[in-house]
Amino acid sequence: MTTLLPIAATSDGCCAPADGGGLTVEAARDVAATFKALGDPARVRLLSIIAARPDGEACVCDLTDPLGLSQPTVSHHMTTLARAGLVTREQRGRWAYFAIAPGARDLVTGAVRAVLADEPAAVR
Amino acid sequence: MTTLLPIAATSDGCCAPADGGGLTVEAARDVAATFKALGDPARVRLLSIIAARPDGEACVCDLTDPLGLSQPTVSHHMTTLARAGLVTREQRGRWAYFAIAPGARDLVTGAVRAVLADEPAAVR
DNA sequence: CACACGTATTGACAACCGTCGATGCGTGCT
DNA sequence: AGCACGCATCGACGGTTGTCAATACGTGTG
Repeated sequence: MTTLLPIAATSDGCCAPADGGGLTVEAARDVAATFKALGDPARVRLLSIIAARPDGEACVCDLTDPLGLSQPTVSHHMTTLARAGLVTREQRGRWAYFAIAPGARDLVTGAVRAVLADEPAAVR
Repeated sequence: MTTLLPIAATSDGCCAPADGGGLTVEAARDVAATFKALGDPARVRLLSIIAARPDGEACVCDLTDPLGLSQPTVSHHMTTLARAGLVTREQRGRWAYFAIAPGARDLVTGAVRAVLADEPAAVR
C-alpha cells in the first residue's frame, strides 16, 4: 500500500510546505518504509540470495538452510519484503516462488534520490 | 563503524561461501545497518531537510521545529545518522552543525548494489 | 480418500527502538 | 564570575520487531 512516489512530490503548490524544505511527512513515511524493509540482515541476505540465483527465484525451503532461521521466520521476512514491493510471490504447485520485484531497484534508488536530493550529473 | 565495504566482498576464496550465493553475514550486517539508519521517517526527514538547505548544514535547533520532535529526540537521531556515516558533526561555537557526509550517497548506493547485484546492463 | 509436504498464521517472549522529561556539560555573552 | 543558551546523556516507558514452537491451510501424490 501507500504506493511510494519516487520523486519528492510535495504537490502542494509552489511554496515549501512549511516543513523546513524537506520531504513531506507522507513521502518520508513511504521512503522510510522501503528502507526499513531493507534494515534487517536476514532480509538483506534473503534478497541477495534470490538475486544471485541463476533463475532469479527461490522458494522458502531453499532459504531456510542458508540463513539458519526457522521456516516461519523466513516466511515472515518474505511477507515483509513482499509488502514493501521488493519481491514478488508466485504460488506454483505447492511451492511459493519468490523473485526480486521488477521495480525493486527503481523503488530503492528512487527512495535514495528522494532523501539525498538528486545526484550532480554523471551517475557513473 | 565497521567500515561498510560496498561491493559484496566474500573474499573467502572462489567458491560460494556455502551461504547460498548471497552476501556474507558480515556484509549483510553492514548493509542492513546502513538501511536501518534510513528506516525511520524522522531520520529521513532530517536528512532531506539538511540536504535542502542552501548551505547544506543545520544545527539541532533548526531541526526540532520542522519535525515537531523534542530536542533530545532530534539529537538522538542525529547521533544515529552520524554513527551510520550519513552525516558529519562539526562543533562551531556553541552550535553543532550537521551536514550530509561526503560519502553518504556512495555509501547508500553501494549498499543498494550489494543487495540487488549490479545494475542491468543486460538484464531484462 | 488419506497422507505427506511446503507454506502461512497464531501466540508468546525477549530484545530493541522511538520518544520524552530531567539533568549535566560546554560555550559564549554580559 | 555568573548566567543564558545549545546540545548530549540518562532513565524511563510504550510500542514495535525478530524469533521460535505449535498449529492450520492448500496442494499434489499414493
